[in-house]
Amino acid sequence: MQLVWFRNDLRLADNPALSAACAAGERVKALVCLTPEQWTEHNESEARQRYWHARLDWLEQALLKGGIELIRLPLQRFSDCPDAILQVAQQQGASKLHFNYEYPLNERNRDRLTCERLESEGIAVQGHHGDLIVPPGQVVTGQGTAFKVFTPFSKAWLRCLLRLEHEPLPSPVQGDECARDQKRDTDKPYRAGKRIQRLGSRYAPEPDTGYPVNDDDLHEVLQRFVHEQEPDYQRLRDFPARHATSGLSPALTIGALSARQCLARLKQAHDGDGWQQSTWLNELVWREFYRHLLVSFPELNRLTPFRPDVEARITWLDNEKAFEAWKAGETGFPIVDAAMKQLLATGWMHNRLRMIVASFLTKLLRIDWRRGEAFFMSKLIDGDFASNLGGWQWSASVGADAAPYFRIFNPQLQSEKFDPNGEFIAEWLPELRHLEPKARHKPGAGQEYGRPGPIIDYKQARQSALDDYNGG
DNA sequence: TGCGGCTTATG
DNA sequence: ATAAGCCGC
Repeated sequence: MQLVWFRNDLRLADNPALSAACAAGERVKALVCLTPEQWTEHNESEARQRYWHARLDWLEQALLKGGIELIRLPLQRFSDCPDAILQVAQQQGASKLHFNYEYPLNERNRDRLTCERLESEGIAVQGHHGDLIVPPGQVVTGQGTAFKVFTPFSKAWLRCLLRLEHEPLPSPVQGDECARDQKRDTDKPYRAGKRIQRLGSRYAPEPDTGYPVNDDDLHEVLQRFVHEQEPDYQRLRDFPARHATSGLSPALTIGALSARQCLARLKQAHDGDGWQQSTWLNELVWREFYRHLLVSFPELNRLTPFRPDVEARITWLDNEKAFEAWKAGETGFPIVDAAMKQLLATGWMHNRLRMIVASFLTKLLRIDWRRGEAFFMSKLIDGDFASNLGGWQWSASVGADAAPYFRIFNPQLQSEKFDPNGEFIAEWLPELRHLEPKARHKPGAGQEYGRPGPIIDYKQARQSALDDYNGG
């Protein structure tokens, strides 16, 4: 019989591991490892864990309809997986284990150790590329090296995609090819370079995250988006009050939906023409870019910046009161606070706002980007190590293809530009509804209605960040 | 996927 | 007075 190990690939369709197991023509069983201690260590948010569990419950029923039983292994950490999975495989008389690769290093080490354990007992293991549209290692420069800049990456990525369409991927090799090329150094901690305080919380079984859980709902959202909203995506996406984004990031993050499925629907909606220019596709390519980077530059997994030379010039400040105010949405800068209230209330934040609050934390408060990264992970329903890490390093100007350090967002100008009518602000800071739309952007707006005053002076903070960076 | 200060053009 | 363009940070 064949075993399929589910992780963040909670779907039936476009699931290479599941397809391969079924294609063997033997009995198939599914397996999942519950590792709450590890999830806590990774700062996985309650919202994400609830969504993942809700989807797992749906998947269990869907698998059963196909005659596939789901075995849940209640463990604590990734390091518990090899022995526990071996035991199940032996009990079930499994001849082979299938899974889809995950690219962060802790996951890859978990998979490598599991492979070695099973293979040493004569059980075959096969990894599959089910997460990315173009697998890592395929998108390379003329020199054969990894891309460090997004634009050339995306062009090469598209060429790879078109090539792959003509000649489908060679069938995956036996064993865990992807994880195996990593050096063995599991003792060193990853994702905790400076030992950030653990922020995660344990899964509490509360249903209903507000995001689609079953395939019918999920694929209806996708279809409606690519047909009705994607044509206006480029024009409207930067305005948080317009709700013009797909809202599919939570589903992508747990693999309820694959990036390939998104691309397939996008192509259909474009009738096969013009999809290559889609701005939404570009966002999917950013997702691919950040995953490829994690594989090509393993040090990133330790929260090492892509540009340590840039970070070396920055003095991070330990302003705990400012950090608390930022986390709570009490900075006195309306757009920043509205964004943080949205995150706290819903587990999601619009991407333009992620850039604004990240710039505020790293440049104006000059607080270490790792603290923002950890806090985002602990709250986001779409928390994803590769994308979150990439986004925070980009914002702090220490990432791959990041803006120069002296590009500092002015929160008020960003607010006036991307929330011109103050609608988004009013949605999350109801006190400011009393003010005229144009009056909602100013730092300290609405103090007469109980809003906090600005915790910093923008001009001063900007200047002191530039002085610090320039060695003043 | 900036900002801000400076210049110049225009009224 | 102010808008638009240039350019250093």
